[in-house]
Amino acid sequence: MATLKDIGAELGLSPATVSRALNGFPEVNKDTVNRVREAAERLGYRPNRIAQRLVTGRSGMVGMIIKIRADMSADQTFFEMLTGMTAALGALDTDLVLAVDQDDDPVTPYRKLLERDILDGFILNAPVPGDARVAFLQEKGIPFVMHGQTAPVVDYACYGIDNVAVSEDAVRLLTSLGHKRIALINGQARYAFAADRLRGFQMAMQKEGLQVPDEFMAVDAETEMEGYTLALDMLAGRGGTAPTAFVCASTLVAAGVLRAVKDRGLKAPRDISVVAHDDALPLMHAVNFEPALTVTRAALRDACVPLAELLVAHVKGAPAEQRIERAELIVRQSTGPAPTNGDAPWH
Amino acid sequence: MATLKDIGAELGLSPATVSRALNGFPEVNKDTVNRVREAAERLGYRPNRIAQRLVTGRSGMVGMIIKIRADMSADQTFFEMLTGMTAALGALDTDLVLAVDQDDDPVTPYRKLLERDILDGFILNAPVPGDARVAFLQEKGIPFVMHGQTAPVVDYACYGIDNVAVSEDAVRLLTSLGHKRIALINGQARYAFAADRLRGFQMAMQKEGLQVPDEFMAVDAETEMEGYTLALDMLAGRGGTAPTAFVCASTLVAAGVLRAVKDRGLKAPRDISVVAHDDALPLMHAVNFEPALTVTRAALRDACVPLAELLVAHVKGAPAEQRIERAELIVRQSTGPAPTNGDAPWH
DNA sequence: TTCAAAATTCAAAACGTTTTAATTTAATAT
DNA sequence: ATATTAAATTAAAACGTTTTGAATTTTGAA
Repeated sequence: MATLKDIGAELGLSPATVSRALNGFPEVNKDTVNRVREAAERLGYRPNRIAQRLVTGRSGMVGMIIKIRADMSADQTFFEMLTGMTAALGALDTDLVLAVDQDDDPVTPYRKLLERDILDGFILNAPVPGDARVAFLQEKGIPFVMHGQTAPVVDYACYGIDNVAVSEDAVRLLTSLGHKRIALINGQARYAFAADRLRGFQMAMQKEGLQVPDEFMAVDAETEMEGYTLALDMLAGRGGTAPTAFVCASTLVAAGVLRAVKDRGLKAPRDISVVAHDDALPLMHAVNFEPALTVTRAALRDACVPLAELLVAHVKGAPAEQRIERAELIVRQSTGPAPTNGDAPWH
Repeated sequence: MATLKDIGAELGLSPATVSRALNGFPEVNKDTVNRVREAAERLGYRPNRIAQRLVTGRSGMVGMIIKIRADMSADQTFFEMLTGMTAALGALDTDLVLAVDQDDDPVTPYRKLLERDILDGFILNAPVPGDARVAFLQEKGIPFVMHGQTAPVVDYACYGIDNVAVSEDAVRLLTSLGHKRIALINGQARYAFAADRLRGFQMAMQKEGLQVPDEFMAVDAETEMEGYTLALDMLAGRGGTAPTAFVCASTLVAAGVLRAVKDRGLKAPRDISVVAHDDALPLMHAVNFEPALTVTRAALRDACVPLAELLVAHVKGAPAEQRIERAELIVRQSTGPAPTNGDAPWH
């Protein structure tokens, strides 16, 4: 494998100049740059990452801890993140080291991986309010980037969508269509994103002057089955009244809700409107739902590039940056005007 | 962070001696070793892996490519391997770099990861007969270890179980119980392990002088549902006769088979015997099946330590070693004597 | 005591890169 | 022509470890 010295010898240059030429330093003669580039190409030069890392003090590797659930279930979300992150980091000459969290204590796996002294930083996901990992890594002075955020305002690097706005946008769409009895089938309550969605939902409903009975707010829904069961229950209208619209944690949950609607002999969007948040996972194409699903959309895959960029920049000394974007509202066929007969037959 | 030089300065020794002392070289004075160890402990010394790697020429990292299926389904198997491998490699001061295979060509992801020049070797799993990855890595001279094997005799490092013996043991148990009509519900036919299981099954049946009609051999069964459907079909006995025993690719498939048995109004082991191979995945405890499942057992997790050891040794220059072990046969309640009435009511 | 052999220890090179500070070469102004 | 400045290049140090070959000290025998 050719080294900087080899290229230098080939051209009668010092390794220093060759290094500068290849790294685009301004003070090197344009002509030399071209000669160096040519020679590097010809000799098949590839920088020795280990040597680079020794001198820069950075390893070029970042870590990510996979939290395995109690039921050992792996989900599409994880693979989607893994695929996206390896690609995005690879483009920045950074490698991803994975470890599996088998402990109860959330910081132990981070401490363990840190002790191996090979990581420049971490990618954190699934933030919970008051996340212990944040305090731990900040105290240790280890750079990290969070996918999402633990609070409305934070002082660490993060990238994600505005989950308060996700609910607000959904509610605003539904109320503009005349809906008044809107239900929320929210995700795992322990995660920060779910708290934000709930807050956004409540704020938006209050702003519209609408009441939300407790039985219209469900939590911890992740699967199609959970969406189905919860929606079926709400549509029974045991509290005296049933919702005319659902805001769902995910497209998977929405699939369950739509099935419940159908099983109740109802029709979306004629009788019931459904909105969901869409992570744009493969094989879960909201547009192919029957009816095509209205969503707030933010492709999980798309988050990987900014996450990688933010982390790598932060590792290199840039200040921690927060980037929160707004999910796109895509109106399709699962939402429509609220049924005019306020007390429809199924209520 | 303390360096070898720091420790040397502290004790009036050269870095060379300190290095040797910590690495257990025989020529260093026992007393010095103790002093060095103490000082290293006191100063919180941890070797700089990057520097080690620069001088040894090894990176201390190995790669593993995850092949994502078309349906993006992740399975327990993958997490089990990931968990086990990170732990086993960590114990050998080696880190695991993951990448995701999104290509059709099986070697492309290996080539890509290799071009990053940071890997000492690879862990390969899910071998197929004539696996292209083997030829590619051998040609490149990159060490690797295969979980399983592409052929009965191979010249690369591998660790796994004897899948021919798995079937033979299962068949031998069943024939010793008097079974004559034995069905095989095999796994994904494209994988080498399935070919071995099939071969073992056929050889063992032939040795016993037993015929196996085509409709008693099913392939590509992975899920509980597939096991259920295939078994239901075979129990219908459309070919004029139904099996009295099943050899199953996995415990998950066996769960489906047992459900089919029950749905047919039959009872295991009275009417039907069932054997499966058990990877000992968490939450799939064969012993808790109803009835407790007779299995050939080889915990997937247990394979990780030898795989890591074989690979790390091979990277360090040891010759490629093949280790094939025999799975343990555990007889439980799902197998019993063949029904005496050769033409039982359900046939 | 003295010498050879064995047991320890050390200095220095090596790994391949980046970067600081110094040096050379070229260009411009006097 | 000479001094001054700018541009381009280089030598050398640094990162922290391992390892080679040499040097030192200790031990044992003569």
